[in-house]
Amino acid sequence: MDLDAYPHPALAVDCVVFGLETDKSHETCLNVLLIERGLEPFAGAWALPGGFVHIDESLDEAARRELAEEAGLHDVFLEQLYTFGAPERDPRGRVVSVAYYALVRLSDHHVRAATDARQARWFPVSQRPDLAFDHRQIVDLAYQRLQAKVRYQPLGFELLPQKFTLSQLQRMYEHILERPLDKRNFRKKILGMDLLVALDEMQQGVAHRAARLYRFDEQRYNRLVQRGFNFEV
Amino acid sequence: MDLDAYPHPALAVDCVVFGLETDKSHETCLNVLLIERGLEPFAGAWALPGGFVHIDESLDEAARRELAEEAGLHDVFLEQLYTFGAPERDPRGRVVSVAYYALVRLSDHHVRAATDARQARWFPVSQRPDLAFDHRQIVDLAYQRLQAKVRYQPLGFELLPQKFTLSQLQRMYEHILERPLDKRNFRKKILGMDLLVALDEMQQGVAHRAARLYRFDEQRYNRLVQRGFNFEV
DNA sequence: CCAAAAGTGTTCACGGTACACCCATGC
DNA sequence: GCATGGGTGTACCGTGAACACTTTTGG
Repeated sequence: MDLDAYPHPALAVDCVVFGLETDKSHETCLNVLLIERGLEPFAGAWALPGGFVHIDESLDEAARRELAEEAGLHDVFLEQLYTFGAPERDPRGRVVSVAYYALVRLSDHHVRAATDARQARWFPVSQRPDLAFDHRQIVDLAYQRLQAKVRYQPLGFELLPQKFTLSQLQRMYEHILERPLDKRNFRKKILGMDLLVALDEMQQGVAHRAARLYRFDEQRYNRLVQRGFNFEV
Repeated sequence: MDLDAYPHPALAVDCVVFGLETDKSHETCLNVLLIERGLEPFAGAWALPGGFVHIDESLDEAARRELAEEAGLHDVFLEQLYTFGAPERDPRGRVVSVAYYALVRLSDHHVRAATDARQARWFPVSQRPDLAFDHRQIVDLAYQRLQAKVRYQPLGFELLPQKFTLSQLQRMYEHILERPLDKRNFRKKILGMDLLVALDEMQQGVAHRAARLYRFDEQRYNRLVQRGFNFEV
């Protein structure tokens, strides 16, 4: 059969990028990165970073390329989410989009506006504007997936600095899961997993007792998983 | 931007169809449906049912159409799995494939060979032949997903007849999870969920004490979920 | 009467949850 | 010295896991 016997849909990738606003104040919240569209359709509207897949690159490569081009992001956690293919999802014609979600450390990555002067901005997930195409649906699904997966995979560390306090870790989970956790139980459970390494280093410049810093030990995690360990928050 | 400025990859769907061989004997096992390819590439090899997405149908529609065309299957449980897009996965050129997995009741569905004389056959998941393209990878991922999801979603009922015994239900889980379950604990847990309706009907034609038949009550399940209930085996 | 599977309760160990006070630091 | 978050232990309860015998039916 000839591959070109029928017309092919266009193929795109779109990325839902999550980040924790870790400003110096104690207020943090889960944000999503949006791009202001410069071109029709939906010119001037907010949308997910993304674009068409090149004929010689894999889907993952396309997603990473778009994140680099449109937001200056490199080396982030990235995972495929779902493929959206309703025939009328793009007014220009048939476009199927493979959606990804990404987690970034805002401490490491400064988001650059895209090269072509459209702006890139963070919005709290709960206060995002109307989005172009079916991107609202995509963000909703990505957030659901994040909420589910953060509980049984150590994804959350991708959102924090390499060195973090237990309170930062706890607040991260509280923001994603949208419910409070008990401080003593949380610490007991997390430290009991033997995944975190206590550093000889304390938090700096806070107006109260400084907290100890920890880091996530990925090697130790992988070893534990091989022995049947299951991460769970 | 012109949608056709660049060449588009071809877009296909492939389906991993699982079924439980429920022959009259007590031996059941998890099977996957394969198609013998009639055309190059990989002519004569076994492969997943699937084909190219038409320009005006959704991805789900394409998957259901292919299941009907290639295996005579209708009205099955179907869920998107993952999209495979490595540039070299098809020797004919760039083909991106949206993979699905399906669960069928072998009691309800007789698999018909496809119209064009290629055969369709069930193979035990653990004894499947070499497969065309990257289909081995797709089956592996589908099986992993099934093993994970069957534990926290009531998917398993899609593999059993509408009326089933608790032992059939237990054996289904044992085959999918590949580990034995304790009979008393299993019954206590399942019945305690209040999801099954005991029927006034017994198993027929067995050479030992006849077991009671049950059915899964989906409405009751949906109501419980809304109250925060979590299915778990 | 024998083979084969159905059906049925209790005990124990562990992990989840609830809960309140003192400590260290910067201002 | 006071405001702010850091850090710590115990008691209770519910759920998961281990475990064996009697019942029913067909052949």
